[in-house]
Amino acid sequence: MSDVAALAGVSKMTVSRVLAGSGVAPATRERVQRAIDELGYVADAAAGALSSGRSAFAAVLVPSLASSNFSDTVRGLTAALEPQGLQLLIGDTDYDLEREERLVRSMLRHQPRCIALTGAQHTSGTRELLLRSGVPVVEMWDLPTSPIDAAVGFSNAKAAREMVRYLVERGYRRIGFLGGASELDRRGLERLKGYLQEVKMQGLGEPRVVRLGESPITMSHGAPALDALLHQWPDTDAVMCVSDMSAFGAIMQCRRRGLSVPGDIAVAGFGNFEVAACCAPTITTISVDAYGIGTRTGEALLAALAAQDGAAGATRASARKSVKIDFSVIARESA
Amino acid sequence: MSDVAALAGVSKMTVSRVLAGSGVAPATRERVQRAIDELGYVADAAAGALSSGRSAFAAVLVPSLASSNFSDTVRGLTAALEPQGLQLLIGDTDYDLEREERLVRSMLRHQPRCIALTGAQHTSGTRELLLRSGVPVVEMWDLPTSPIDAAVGFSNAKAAREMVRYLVERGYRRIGFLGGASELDRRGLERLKGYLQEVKMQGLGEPRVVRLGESPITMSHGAPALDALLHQWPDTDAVMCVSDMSAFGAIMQCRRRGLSVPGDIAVAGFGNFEVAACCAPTITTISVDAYGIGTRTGEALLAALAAQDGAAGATRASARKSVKIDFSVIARESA
DNA sequence: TTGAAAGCGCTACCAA
DNA sequence: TTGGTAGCGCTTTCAA
Repeated sequence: MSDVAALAGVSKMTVSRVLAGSGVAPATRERVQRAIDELGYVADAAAGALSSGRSAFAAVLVPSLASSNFSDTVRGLTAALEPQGLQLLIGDTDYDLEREERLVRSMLRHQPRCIALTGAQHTSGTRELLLRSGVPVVEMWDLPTSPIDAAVGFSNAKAAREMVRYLVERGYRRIGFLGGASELDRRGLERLKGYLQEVKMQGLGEPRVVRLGESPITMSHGAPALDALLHQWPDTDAVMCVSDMSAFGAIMQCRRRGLSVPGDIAVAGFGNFEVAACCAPTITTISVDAYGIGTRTGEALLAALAAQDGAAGATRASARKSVKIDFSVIARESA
Repeated sequence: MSDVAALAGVSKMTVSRVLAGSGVAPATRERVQRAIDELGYVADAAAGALSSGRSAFAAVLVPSLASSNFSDTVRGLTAALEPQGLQLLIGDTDYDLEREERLVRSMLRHQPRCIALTGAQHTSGTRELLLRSGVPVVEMWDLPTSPIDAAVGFSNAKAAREMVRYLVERGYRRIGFLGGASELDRRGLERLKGYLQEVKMQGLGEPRVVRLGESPITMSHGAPALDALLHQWPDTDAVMCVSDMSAFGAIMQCRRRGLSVPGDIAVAGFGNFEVAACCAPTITTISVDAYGIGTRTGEALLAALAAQDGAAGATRASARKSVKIDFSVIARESA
C-alpha cells in the first residue's frame, strides 16, 4: 500500500479510502486507481481485519456438500451475502457433531461476522463456543426448541405426517417407511417420527419401518431396503422414503422385480430433488425450498448484523426469532 | 492472549508457543492450556497471519458445488489439506470465467498458501493475478497445454474417443452425441471434440450431435435432447451423453417412448455418478476418480509448499508438472 | 478532502 | 525453556 501511495503521490490513508470507496476527490481517486492497476496491488484482508476488528467472513456449516439440498442452500446464502461484500467460509461436517465443533472452532479463529449451521443438534462445546463468540448464529433446516439465536427451517416431522395423510387419501393403507437409521441425521429421524405418529393417528396398524445405512442417504440404499421391506411385509401397498435418493433406488428395484409403480406399489420421496422430476415414473415427493432456506438465512444474518451496528442495546435475545419455511406435497406419478 | 498469559503467569510468547505446539515444558504447557480453557480463548487467525506472513488458507475454485463430481473433488482436497492445518476457502464460479476472476481476486486478499482451480481456461486477468501472487497453483480436471503451474487431470477428448470405440466394438455404428452446447463448459466441449474425431476416424459417417442447454448439464436436459436426436436421425442405434445426468434423462425418455435400452437404442454416460449404478438399466459410463483428483491436487499443492520452504531456489517452473488421472469405460447394461 | 500517528493481536528474532 | 521488543499492513482517530 505504501508503494501505491508513493506512486500516486498521496498518503496510505488516501489509498485506503479509495479501496473503501469513501470520500476521495475524483481526480485523486483515479490517480490512485491507476497506481493500483499498474502495481497489481491486492490489499491484505488479514491486516484490514486486524486493524478494523471485523473480517468479511460469513461461516457456513452443512452436513454434506454432495447433497443438492445443501449445495442449493449454500447457493442461496451466497446470493444473499456476497453482494454485501461477505466471503463465505464453507465447511462440511460430514454429519459428525464432533467435526462440527472442530470446524466451528477453526472458523471462529477467523472472526466471522456471522455463522450459519445446519440442524438443531450440536455438542455442548459448539454451543458454548458460539455463545461466547457473540457472533450472530442461524440454525437452518430445522426448528429447534431452544435455538442458539435465530432459525430458518421447518418441521420435518410435520412434513412426513403430511405425506402419510396424502397416501391415505389416495387409498393406501399398508404404508412402509425406508430410512431414519442414523442418529447423525436428525432430520431423517424427525421424518421417521412423523411417520410413526401419523400411522398411529390414522390407525394403520403396525408400522413397517426399514432403517437404512449411514448418512448421507444415497440412491443405493433404496434397493436393499425395498427388498427388506417386501420380505418382511409382502402386502405393503405404499412406501415413503426419507429422501428422493432412496425413493429412486427403490423404484428402480421395483422395476427389476417386475413390480409396477404405483400399480403394484406406490413410492414417495422427500426433498424434490431433480431425479424426482426426471425419473419415469416421476416421483411424488415433499418439496422444500432449499435455495430459499439459504437466502432467508442470509437475510436473517444481515438483519442481525444491522441490529448490531445500529442499537448497541440490541441484545442477542431480540434477534431470536424463527422463520418457518413452507413445504408441500408434490403429487406425481409414483404415488 | 494477554489475559491468558496473565492468568497462567507466563508471557504472551509462551502462550503463542503452546498454541503452535513448539518447545514448552509440559508443566507450563498444562498451566497455559488450563488458562485457555477457562477463558474460552480463541486465537485470532488474522493477527497470526499478518504477523507471520502466512495464512492457513488453501483456496479452491470449482464450477459448481451441486455437481457430485466437484463436491467429491473438494472432499478429496479436504482430506489431503485439512490434516496439514490448512483451511479450505471454497468458491463456486458458476461456470463463469469473469466470476472466477472476481473470486480469485477476493481470495488472494486473504493470502492463501496455495490455490486449486478447475479447468484449463481462465481470463488473462486471472492468470496475471495468479502469476503475480506467486502462490502455487494447480489446475484440475483437464490437462492444459500451457499450465500456470501444475495440473491434475485427464484428456476429456481421449476419454470420449474411448467411449466411441467401445460402442463400435459392441457393434453400434449410428452413434449420436448429446451435449457440449456451452462454451462455458470446456470439458464438455472437449468430450464433443473427441466424439467428432473418433467418428471421423472410424468412418461412421455424418456426426449426429444435439447440443443441449446451459451448464451445468442436468438430468432434465436428457429428454428433449433425445427427442431432438431421434427426430433428426431416427435410425440412431446408440447415444453417448456428455454426462451421466443427461444419459439418465435420455434413458427415462426412452422408457416413456416405449424404447428398450439397449435393445432399441444404447445409451452411454460420462462420469460414473451414483445414478449410473442405480438406474435400471445400469448405465455404461466413463469412470473418473473425482475424489482422487482432489487428493492428488492436495498432494501436489503440499509438495509445492514444501519446495517453497526448502530450497529458496525452487522456482515456479520446477513445480510445473502434470499428473495424469486414469479413466476407464465401465461396461454396464445400457450400452 | 487529505495526512500523521497510534495500535489492532499476533509471531519472528534475539537475548537470557 | 522462557521473555522482551519490534513490526506485520492495514484502519481508526484526530488534526490540518
